[in-house]
Amino acid sequence: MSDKKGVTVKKSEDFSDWYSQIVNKAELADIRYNVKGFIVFRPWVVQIMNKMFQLLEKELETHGHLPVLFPALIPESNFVKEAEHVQGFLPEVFWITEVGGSGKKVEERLALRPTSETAMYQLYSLWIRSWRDLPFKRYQKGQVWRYEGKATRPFIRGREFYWIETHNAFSSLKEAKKQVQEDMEITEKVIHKGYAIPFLFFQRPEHDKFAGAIHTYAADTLMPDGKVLQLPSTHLLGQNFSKPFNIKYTNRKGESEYVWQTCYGPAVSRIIAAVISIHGDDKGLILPPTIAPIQVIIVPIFSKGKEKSVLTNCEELKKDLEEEGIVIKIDDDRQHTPGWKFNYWELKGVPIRIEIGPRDIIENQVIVVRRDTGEKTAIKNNEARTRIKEALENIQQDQIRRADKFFNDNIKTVHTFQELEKYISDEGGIFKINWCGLEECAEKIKDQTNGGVIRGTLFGKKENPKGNCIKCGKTATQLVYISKQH
RNA sequence: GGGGCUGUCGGCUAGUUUGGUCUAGGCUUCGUGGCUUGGGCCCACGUGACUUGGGUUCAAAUCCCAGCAGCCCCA
Repeated sequence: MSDKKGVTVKKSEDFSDWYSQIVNKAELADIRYNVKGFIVFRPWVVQIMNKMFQLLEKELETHGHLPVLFPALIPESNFVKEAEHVQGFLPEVFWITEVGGSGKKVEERLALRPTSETAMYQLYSLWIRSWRDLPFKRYQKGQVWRYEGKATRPFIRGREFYWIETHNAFSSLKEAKKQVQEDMEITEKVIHKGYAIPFLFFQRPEHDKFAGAIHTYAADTLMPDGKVLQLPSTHLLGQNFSKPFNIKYTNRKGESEYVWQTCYGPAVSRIIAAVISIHGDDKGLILPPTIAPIQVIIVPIFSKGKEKSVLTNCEELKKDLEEEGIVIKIDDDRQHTPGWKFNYWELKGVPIRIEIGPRDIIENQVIVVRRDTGEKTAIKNNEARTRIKEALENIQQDQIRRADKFFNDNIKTVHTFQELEKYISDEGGIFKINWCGLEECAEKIKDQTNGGVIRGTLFGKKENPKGNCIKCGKTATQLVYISKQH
């Protein structure tokens, strides 16, 4: 009977089914909401996402971004101002066209924002007046809506997602480029070190840029099924938006100039999919301590007549650990057995479990169990405080290390198209290939590899192609990375 | 965008092939009471369902069509 509860498939054998079960059994989302692509986020995942948002927001504010909140609705006249942007996003827009119960049409169609450039920049043209206003860095946390095609998956791809978008204006292209670099550093600090999710930043090919950008740099991570998942992207917008939106400032010489812009968008509701998938195991989630809503769970082992002393010991330890800044909870529920609780909190991914029972009280110890390794240690009471704090740090570092290893082990160079075809469908992963740079060639590669998409060139490290395009055989102009994507 | 599969108590499912005995069964959850507590305890009682709309038929959970939703494969 016990094997019917919990997750019934192995992550390594059927990732897709495993993922669905985790989402359901760890009570992350309820997908029974009756609109396609829209899911209900349940408390545990909201608490995790809140932690993720906190880390991001803190880092953004440290780097001079200030929070704003813009309306969710964008009037059509704003939305259509930048030609490429409209073209790119139009197919995905939800429109509000009428109000009330009598079919009364709105005067102007309103878009539910798919991204907020065309909402915010309208006001940026009023707010930014002088060189003294620059750099101008804002961010907002909120939802956006995009009418995605057929395939929606909880957290991985929805028609509504929760993210942060930063929108920044500068007096020079150079400063804007520096911002792109800074976005990448923030991503490294928060997503890699904080969420323990590895990634690489790629400069997306011309045909795959953000609509309206000069360049798009996007971070890809690798999921356990060998397909990449796109995490944040940062876009160099240049003056593509400042011109149609008339965002001008007066420079030190008294001349009027258009600003240079960037934007950056980490989709937390999607990044959580990477956290679930990359760290989780056959027992459930494994949360990095930095984003775990509960870092340590104490399970008291009651036995008749000893309830009070057990609980007192639990509470003392809790108080000690709280002084160390650890988020800790005692599961003193009397309805469930300890075994039930072990399984429950493992499913939820709490990094450390502590068991305290009558035997431990006699021995002056507590039992500490690491979620990631399952390692079980008896620790003397007088060492508990420091050892548990250390253990949390070790878990964080080990999770980063394990995730990095999987990621790096699955990036390979291939030289022939046959190799690419074989590896990409057999085991998946990310492959380095020589490419001519032509979109039609990328299309062919995608068709013939069952969906291998060119992610772009690696950012920050010059990698020169050697030889010919893997597909057409013409001289290669770029060394690019390719993978199937979610 | 194309194709396939699926939809029964809150969850997992039996029943659908061969329409009738289904007054829809079980496990789990949930509620009440009792008993327990070192890896998903046990007992008793109780609540709870045929995805929606059409159609075929004397008769539909069961067959047909469409919608909605989920999953899978292909693009």
